[in-house]
Amino acid sequence: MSPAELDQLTSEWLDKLQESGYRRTDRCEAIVRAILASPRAMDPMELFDEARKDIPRLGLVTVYRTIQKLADLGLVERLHQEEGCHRVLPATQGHQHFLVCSSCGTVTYFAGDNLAGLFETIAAQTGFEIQEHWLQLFGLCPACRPA
Amino acid sequence: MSPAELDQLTSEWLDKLQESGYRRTDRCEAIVRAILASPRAMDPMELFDEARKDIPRLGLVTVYRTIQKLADLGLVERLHQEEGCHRVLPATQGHQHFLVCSSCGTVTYFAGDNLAGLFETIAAQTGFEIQEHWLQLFGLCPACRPA
DNA sequence: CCTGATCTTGAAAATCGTTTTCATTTTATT
DNA sequence: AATAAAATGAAAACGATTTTCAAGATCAGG
Ligand SMILES: [Mn+2]
Ligand SMILES: [Mn+2]
Ligand SMILES: [Zn+2]
Ligand SMILES: [Zn+2]
Repeated sequence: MSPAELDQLTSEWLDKLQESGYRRTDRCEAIVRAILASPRAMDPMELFDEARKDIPRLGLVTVYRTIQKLADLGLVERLHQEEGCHRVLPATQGHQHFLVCSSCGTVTYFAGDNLAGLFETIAAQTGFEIQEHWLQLFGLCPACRPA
Repeated sequence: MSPAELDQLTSEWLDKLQESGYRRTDRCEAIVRAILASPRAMDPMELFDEARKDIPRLGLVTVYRTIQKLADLGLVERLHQEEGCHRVLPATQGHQHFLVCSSCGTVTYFAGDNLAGLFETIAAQTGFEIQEHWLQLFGLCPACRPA
């Protein structure tokens, strides 16, 4: 993403926050930019370190509070991890899922999983009414693949 | 599962623990039985409460330590949840995934997801080498479905 | 059976990530 | 500028999990 695109997207997110009654602040801008600028899912402490480069007096609490606001608006999602579920990513668009590099943590999005048939089979077998599914892939990104 | 089957399975798990150098104790047996007896994924505190019916002097630490041993041996897996990943279940057999009732928490297992084609497509599109996948379904179990 | 080596246990304290509290500052509206 | 509402940071509180440590249980060998 180019610097101009990053500014653009950051500004759009701040607009959406503002439309929802939140205020436009330098801290929020720094945190949003840190989320959007990273190809990796970042945890609160990593976002804190990143955003403090812009706002040295930032508090870690503000990172947590901002993540919560962004999650409430559906702008970010939390990445499910083996150890915990604390990393933050720009939300998937429509019916997408995450593909995570198990070496460097880079995340990309994908679509096209067609599980409708599976759901019907399972519903018939188990009597469950299927409501939701989580699908998350792990692998090696191009940069981390052995040559 | 009948009481006899439960005893049988519990004993098998204790055997496996013992074969791996762990010792056979009453605490461990109570915790293993609690895991196997429940149709739901239980968190450490729930297992604690359940196992204390057998062993009133049990400590919560022992529950954590036993879960860790069972996970090391591959006998249990942790269920991925929105809030955290702390619930424990007998491990899936072969290529299976979890189907969780979003109302009562009952968990069943399923197989038959065929994602190989999807993985090839995604590998081609993204350059990732796919290694692993998590698939978890949520729905309403027969008992929780509206009539 | 004893006995020692090793593993297990529970209580208490420590740790770690996250949330709450509260007084102060900042933002948005008049 | 004056005001009301929201945002902030420091500190304290919190809850789940882990570590420490001294005492107790299990197990293999004699
Ligand atoms: Mn899907
Ligand atoms: Mn699968
Ligand atoms: Zn990578
Ligand atoms: Zn149910």
